[in-house]
Amino acid sequence: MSNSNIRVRFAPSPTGPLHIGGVRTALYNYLFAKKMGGTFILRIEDTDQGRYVPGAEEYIIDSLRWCGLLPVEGPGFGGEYGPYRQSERKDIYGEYAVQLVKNGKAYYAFDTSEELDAKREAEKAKGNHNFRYDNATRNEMKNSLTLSGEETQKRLAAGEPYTIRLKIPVDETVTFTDLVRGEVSFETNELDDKVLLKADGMPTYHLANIVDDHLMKITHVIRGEEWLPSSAHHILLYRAFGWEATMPQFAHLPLILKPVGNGKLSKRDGAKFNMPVFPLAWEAEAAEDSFSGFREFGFLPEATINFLAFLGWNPGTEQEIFSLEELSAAFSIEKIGKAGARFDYDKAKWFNQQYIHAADPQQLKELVRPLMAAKGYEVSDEFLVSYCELMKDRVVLLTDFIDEGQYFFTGVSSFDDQNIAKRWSPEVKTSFESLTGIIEQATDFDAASLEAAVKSFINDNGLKMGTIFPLLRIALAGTMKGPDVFKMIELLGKADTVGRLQKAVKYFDNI
RNA sequence: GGCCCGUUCGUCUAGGGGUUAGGACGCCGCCCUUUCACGGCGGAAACACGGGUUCAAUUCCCGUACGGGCUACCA
Repeated sequence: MSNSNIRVRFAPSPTGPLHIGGVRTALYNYLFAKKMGGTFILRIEDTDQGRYVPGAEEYIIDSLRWCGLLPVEGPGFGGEYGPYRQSERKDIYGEYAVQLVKNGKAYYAFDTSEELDAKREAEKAKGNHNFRYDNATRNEMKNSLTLSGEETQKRLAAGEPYTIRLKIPVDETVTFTDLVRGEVSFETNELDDKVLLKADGMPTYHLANIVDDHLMKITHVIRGEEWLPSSAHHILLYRAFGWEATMPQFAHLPLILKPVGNGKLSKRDGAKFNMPVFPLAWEAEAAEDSFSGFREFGFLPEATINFLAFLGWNPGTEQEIFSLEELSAAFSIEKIGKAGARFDYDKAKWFNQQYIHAADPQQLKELVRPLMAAKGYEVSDEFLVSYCELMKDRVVLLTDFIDEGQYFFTGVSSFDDQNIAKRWSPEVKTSFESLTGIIEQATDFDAASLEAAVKSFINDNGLKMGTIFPLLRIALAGTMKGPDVFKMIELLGKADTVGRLQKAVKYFDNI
């Protein structure tokens, strides 16, 4: 499958639906792997038992599948480095944590969450807002550094709850080169002694991540910017394990920001701006926790991917429409931007429009068919293909195929009264009825022949196109908008067309 | 508050010591047209600010402002 040693992973936490920023992270990992001939891996980081949400893992995989970003290795995908679900690797982490303690790189801590919370509150009351469990404060805490070896062993033997914390060195500067940001530095005196192993025996993200990335031979860690501050801890962990030589390279992605206002894009913004912020719909008990997705809004996966790819990256050329394959070929980490990117829903729609315009009507038919079925509209494949051909230039979302041409399937439900009143008169009515007759008697029922027949009728009777055409259109569609009138007539067929015209005349008379 | 990261049109961005600062979305106008679209053409619209460095800075450096992230036994 791969012809290089490049291995990247997308490592989401199954705590709910995968938001669109997560999809972009997956995309960049995927593109980088493809570009380099490497391997794209999915790893499920379910070490927080409290936040685990059933169905979330399935949702993640469904989303990746919809986007066309399937991993080569991962839960359900096989691979030599499994299991790929961290909850199934629980036993591994404890041993590594203990190894660190033995090497003096980590220590047992007996302070409970409650005690630490109380400590923070107490410090805050004294005006110290940044209490940290770190190399300055750990000597005041209950841990294997302050307790005698005997006491520590006694507590462990007694089954007293404990965590294992990373012993951050004093007075060092941790510097590394981020592939997106360049050189980044942190002072170890500013770093806290992160918990590596929790009291429930589960590892924290920090431990599990480093151990798994090492064991799975990950070469590049491409993740969101929210991880930048803890990267120093991760570097220190690689050093503590003696794995620095094979440490992966880091690339921290800029975040996706709200369309307006401050902060990063949140699930709330979907409802607020009537736009999707998840790839697929997510059903939860509470309505406010249920969401529609890009798919349900009528986006093509290719367009969604194309849009996402350009949120924080661009190829440096003026080409904007890229297939997944083209993106893979053009992708490079150096072209990733550093600043956060605002989510631009108009641009997302534009991408989708471009893909619909370029799509084959046969293909559109397949995509529109389920939407039709949901509405209870039943038409033949042939009709639907022609309809898609007719409408695709005036559609932005797949759902517009339903909304914009509803009258094709349901008949006209409301007429544009204002425009009827402007043109309708007894004289026009007479002409209109004659015109209906001409259409009824037409032998060649194709758009070109119909147009010729109607135009010669208009000319022969000294009528105005500007009067007849709009009325014809409104009679058939109810609105002034829509595709070519004669193509509409051809698609509707003689019986339907004549029926609509007769019905319209009655209605027009009553305006 | 502390730490880290960032800052080119409203938005996504290209560019980079000397450019008429380019493209796209959106917006406006014109053309095409039986309508709406599509398409074509054109327009308004940006280097956050202050100091350096330099013959020259939007581009390099330092500050400031602003924005973002992190600051849990969550990821």
